[in-house]
Amino acid sequence: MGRTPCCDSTGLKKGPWTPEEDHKLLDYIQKNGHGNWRNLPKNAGLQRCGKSCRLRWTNYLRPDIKRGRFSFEEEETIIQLHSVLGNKWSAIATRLPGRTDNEIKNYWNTHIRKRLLRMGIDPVTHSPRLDLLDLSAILRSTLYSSSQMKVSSLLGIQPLVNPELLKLAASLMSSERRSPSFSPQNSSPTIQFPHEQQLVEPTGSEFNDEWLSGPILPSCLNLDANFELLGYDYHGLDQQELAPTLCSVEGKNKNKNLCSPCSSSPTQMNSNSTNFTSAAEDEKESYCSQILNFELHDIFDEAFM
DNA sequence: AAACCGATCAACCGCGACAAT
DNA sequence: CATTGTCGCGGTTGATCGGTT
Repeated sequence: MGRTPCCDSTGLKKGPWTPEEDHKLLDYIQKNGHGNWRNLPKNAGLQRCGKSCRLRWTNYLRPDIKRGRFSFEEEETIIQLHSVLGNKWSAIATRLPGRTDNEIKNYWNTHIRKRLLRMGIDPVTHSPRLDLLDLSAILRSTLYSSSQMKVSSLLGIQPLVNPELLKLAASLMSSERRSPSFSPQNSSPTIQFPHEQQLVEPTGSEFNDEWLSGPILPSCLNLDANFELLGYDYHGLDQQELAPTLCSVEGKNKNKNLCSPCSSSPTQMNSNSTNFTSAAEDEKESYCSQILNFELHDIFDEAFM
C-alpha cells in the first residue's frame, strides 16, 4: 500500500484558511467540481495540499452544511447511533443531514461524552459504570447485612453482581469496619485499598477523565455483560431531561424499564426542536445521575436484604 | 488590567482501504 | 500479484475565546 506524503512539500501553506483561499476553493469547485483533490490546489491557484482542500470543503465550505448548535433530536440520534456504530463518525454523519463527521466527533468529545461520564455511563459501551455509582452505599449495605446475608439471595442475583465483587466488597468493608474512623452514617467514606491507594467518593464536580479511566476497580467489576442500555429516555416537556433506560439482560423482556421511571418511548420529548442551554444540560445531568444512583441502589439493597 | 485556565473547534496527521497500473 | 496513487476516516493538536482569579 503506497502512501504519499501530502503536505510536506515546501511552499504549501498550512493552518487556518483565509477568506481569499476559501473564495478560490469555493469558486473552483462550483465551476469544475472537485474531481481529483491532488490536482485541485494547482488548478485552483491555491498553495495548499489536496488533503487540506478536501477537508476545508467537506467540513466548512460545502453549501449543505448546517451551522449552529445541535438540536435535541440530533443529539439523541448521535447517542443512539454511537451506541450501535461506535466511533464511526462518518457513518453517523450520513444519518445527520448537514452535519460533518468532524463536527459530530467534536460535539461528542466536548459535550456528550462528558455528560455521559458525569452521569456514570461509559461513553464507549453506553453501559453504567459501577465504579462511578455509589459504591460506598453498596459496600455499606454489604457490611450491614453480611452477618445475615442470605446466600441463596446472592446466588439469585449472580447474573447481576459478580461474586468476585461481593467478595471484594465484603473484604473491603470488613477491613474498613475495623477502622476507628468508620461510620455507617458517613456519607463520604474513604476506601483504603491494600496498596494504599485511596478512593474518595467523588462529588459530581470532582469527576474528570483521569478519575474515570483510571485503574480504580479490579476487572471483576464488570457490569457490561449484565446490563445493557436500551436507550435514553427524554421526558418532561419543560426540562427536557435525559435518562438512560437500563435493564438486566436476563430480565429484559420481563421488566423492560427496570431502572427507568421514564416513559417507555425513547423519543418522547418536546416536539419543538430545541437547543440545549447550559442550565438545562446541568439540570438534565443532575436529574439523570440521581436516577441512576437511586435505581441501582434499589437493586443492590434488594439483593442484600 | 493581566495572567491563568478550561472549553471549543478548525485543521492536521497517520493510517487503512481500495482502485489503478 | 506487487506496487503506486488517492481518498477518506479517526485521533490528536493547537489557536482562539470567554470566564475566573
